[in-house]
Amino acid sequence: MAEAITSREQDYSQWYNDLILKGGLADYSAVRGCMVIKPYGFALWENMRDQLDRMFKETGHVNAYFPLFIPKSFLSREAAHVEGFAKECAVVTHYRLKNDPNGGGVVVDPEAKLEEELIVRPTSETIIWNTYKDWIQSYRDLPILVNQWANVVRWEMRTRLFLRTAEFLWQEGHTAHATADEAVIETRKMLDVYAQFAEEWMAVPVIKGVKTANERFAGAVDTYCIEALMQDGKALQAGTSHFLGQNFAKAFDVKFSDKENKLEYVWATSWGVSTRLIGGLVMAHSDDQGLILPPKIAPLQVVIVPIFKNDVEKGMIDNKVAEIIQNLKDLGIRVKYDDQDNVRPGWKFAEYELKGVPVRMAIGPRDLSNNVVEIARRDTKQKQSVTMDGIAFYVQALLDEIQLNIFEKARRYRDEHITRVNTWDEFVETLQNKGGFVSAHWDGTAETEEEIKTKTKATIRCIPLDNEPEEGTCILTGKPSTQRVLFALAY
RNA sequence: CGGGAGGUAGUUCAGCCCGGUAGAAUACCUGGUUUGGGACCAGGGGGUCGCAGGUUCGAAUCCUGUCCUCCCGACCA
Repeated sequence: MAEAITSREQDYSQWYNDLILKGGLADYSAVRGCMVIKPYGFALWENMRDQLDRMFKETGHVNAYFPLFIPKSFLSREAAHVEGFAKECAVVTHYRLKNDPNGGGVVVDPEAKLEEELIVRPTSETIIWNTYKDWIQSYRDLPILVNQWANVVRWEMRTRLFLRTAEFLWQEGHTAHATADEAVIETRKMLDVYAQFAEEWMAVPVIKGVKTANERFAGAVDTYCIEALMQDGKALQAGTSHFLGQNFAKAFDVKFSDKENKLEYVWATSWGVSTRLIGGLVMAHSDDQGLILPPKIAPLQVVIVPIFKNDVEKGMIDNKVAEIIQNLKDLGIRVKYDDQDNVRPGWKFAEYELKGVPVRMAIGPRDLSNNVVEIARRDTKQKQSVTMDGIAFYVQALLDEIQLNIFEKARRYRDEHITRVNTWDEFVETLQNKGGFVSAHWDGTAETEEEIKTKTKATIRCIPLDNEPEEGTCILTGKPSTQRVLFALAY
């Protein structure tokens, strides 16, 4: 059992690392804080990316690409923005290497210093709004609904595979609008797209909400988010959508003529999700045997394992499997036939459980003579013999059922871990012993939020959008409050 | 960026304290027997001991520096 993974109970962090590494999603690299996304992990990301891309296009967006490098001066145009990112920017200062005169390989050529240093983008608002200035003159040029798929760099001190790496892949949507209303509608629309994607495709239930001033994106007027809950009771911000007001339009002087020929600043949004979603996906569903991937985005949906004693049996199984594979592929199901003969069936079973393949089919001589296959589902580990007649349709329905079951299980867990508390003692006790979201009254001040964070490490994850107004008193200060907010320990 | 731990075969690790030409298990290759939950027998290949200096007749082992990883903390998505 060289592949054994650490149990969640024993060490949750190590369990997570084991799943990523041994499940074949990613590896560490020679570069601090940067990871290698391996083919299996990248296939997962491609499935997520492709679906999100379809959803962006369905909502009227188009893709474009902006430079990796941003002139240093751009970043400082918007005061809050630079404040938010300054501490984690990688800076390009030179453009040439030369041979070390002392024979130590290559060194930076001091003659080749850049006139203006370039920042490796931590996000692209500045370069994009500098560009939009040239694209926008009148209300007829609006809205601009652009997305880009890109990598960004944030020089993190402490990194975790997928959850927080120095370089990561994401998409960033950047839209420009004639009115504040339209921009707010766009912000909310994309939040809905993210929520729908998380729940229907990743099977991760999320809470839609708005961030407090403390947690807001640097440069935004309002930051909306989807928050997910991991199995260790910690929350994970899975996506954000920002109403940027006119902050960037003013910083980059982007104005348009309205219908009355008056010059107005443009209204903006930006929104993004990243490879961090993969970390959330892993922690939301998986178990001590390995990954559990939702069928809709799993790189492989079905693996077929033959069981045979000799070439004759193998040949008979091959023939039957070829037929089944064709039927599955006709339904658009992603299937792999693992007929390696150097590992035995039991090894393969364990391997594909580790990799989270939703459905496994085993076919041996006994099955052939009985016209059945053994079907095992990853989410519940149930095994049963199923007739081969119409097997592809059976599998198709089973994949749907697994997708739903994974989501329902995660939703039950999430719902059981939203605790309403009314006193400070209950609040602390719940955070310590139960975890999850804690719904409590807060007096609305940044100072109180900060003090709660210092005392408990819990932050306000969001003010849920579907909040009911409710009179109450702040759990810390006892001051009046009009609604509950969700606190949690977070990634 | 601070505190702690670690880096030796593809992988997991022993060897280091007390310096003397590098080991186990597993994986891999060959042959055979096997195959319904991580097979067995026999033979075989594989490591500049993270990297760079230093001490020494001699360094995986001692010293210095450096890189990467994990855990905890501060910071952040």
